[in-house]
Amino acid sequence: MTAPETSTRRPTRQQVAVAEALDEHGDFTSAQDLHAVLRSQGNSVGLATVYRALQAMAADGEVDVLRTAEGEAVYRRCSSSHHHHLVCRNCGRTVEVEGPAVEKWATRVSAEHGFRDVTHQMEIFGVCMKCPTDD
Amino acid sequence: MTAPETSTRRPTRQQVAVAEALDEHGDFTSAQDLHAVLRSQGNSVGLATVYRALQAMAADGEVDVLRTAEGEAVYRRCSSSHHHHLVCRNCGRTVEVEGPAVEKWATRVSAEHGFRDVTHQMEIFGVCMKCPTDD
DNA sequence: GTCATTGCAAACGCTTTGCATCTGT
DNA sequence: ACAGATGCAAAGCGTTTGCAATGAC
Repeated sequence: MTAPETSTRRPTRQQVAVAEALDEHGDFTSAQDLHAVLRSQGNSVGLATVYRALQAMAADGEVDVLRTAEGEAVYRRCSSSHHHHLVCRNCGRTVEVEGPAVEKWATRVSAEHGFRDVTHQMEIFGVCMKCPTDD
Repeated sequence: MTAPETSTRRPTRQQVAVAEALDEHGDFTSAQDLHAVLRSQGNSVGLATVYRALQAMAADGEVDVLRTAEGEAVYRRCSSSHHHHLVCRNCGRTVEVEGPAVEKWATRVSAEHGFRDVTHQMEIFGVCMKCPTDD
């Protein structure tokens, strides 16, 4: 057992707001995007607070974090349906794909190396069929 | 074939230096790291020039680019041996792993969606066996 | 009342860019 | 000589942090 329930501290309105905004979005979002959404909802929260709330949630293992190609950090609720992205590097089209094979492989190599409490991220970049062969 | 040979422009000493340093490193490196290496080799190249050279190579499709969890961009020669990383989020230890299963899965889903010329990135985060159960 | 959290703004690290200089052809 | 590449330093962007004010318990 890895005692994961340290999450019993989200007392403030702001942290609840961030958590719920993230929840509603459902997929990966950036801190700045969440900040803008909250502000437009009238539920104004400082940008720094959004970052801090997201960090706290990440530390608690409540959210996954990864970086976009542009260097922006994006966050997603852990319990969200887990899928990967297939991105066309020409037109930007994105397809969400699921991969039991990948999940299993990740679990296996983690176990082989004695790692526990693992998450993973994977993205595939290519050129989709609607884009011309000659760029 | 996708006519990839647009790479006929690397006339200057600095661009050659960056390309070779990247070549010698063989795995993902950051621009700043390359800059430090070049400087220590006496082959001083401006940091901005390193960035520009890497951008040019990426535009030509000669290198793959991705972002570390800390937001740093890392570059790798396309032809390099391809493996993934298993990262301990507690002590930072990194294990390089190879995964035929993942490669095949990536190829398959890409094909299923009509994508071509694909690359992928994957990283697994967990806690390694040398780190205490209770953080 | 006490202590953690907020918010603002300044600091920070990585990357990009403007501009004068230099290099290769 | 000219076009493009270089280097420096400043700007840019997302993120983090210091500190006084605020809010929760």
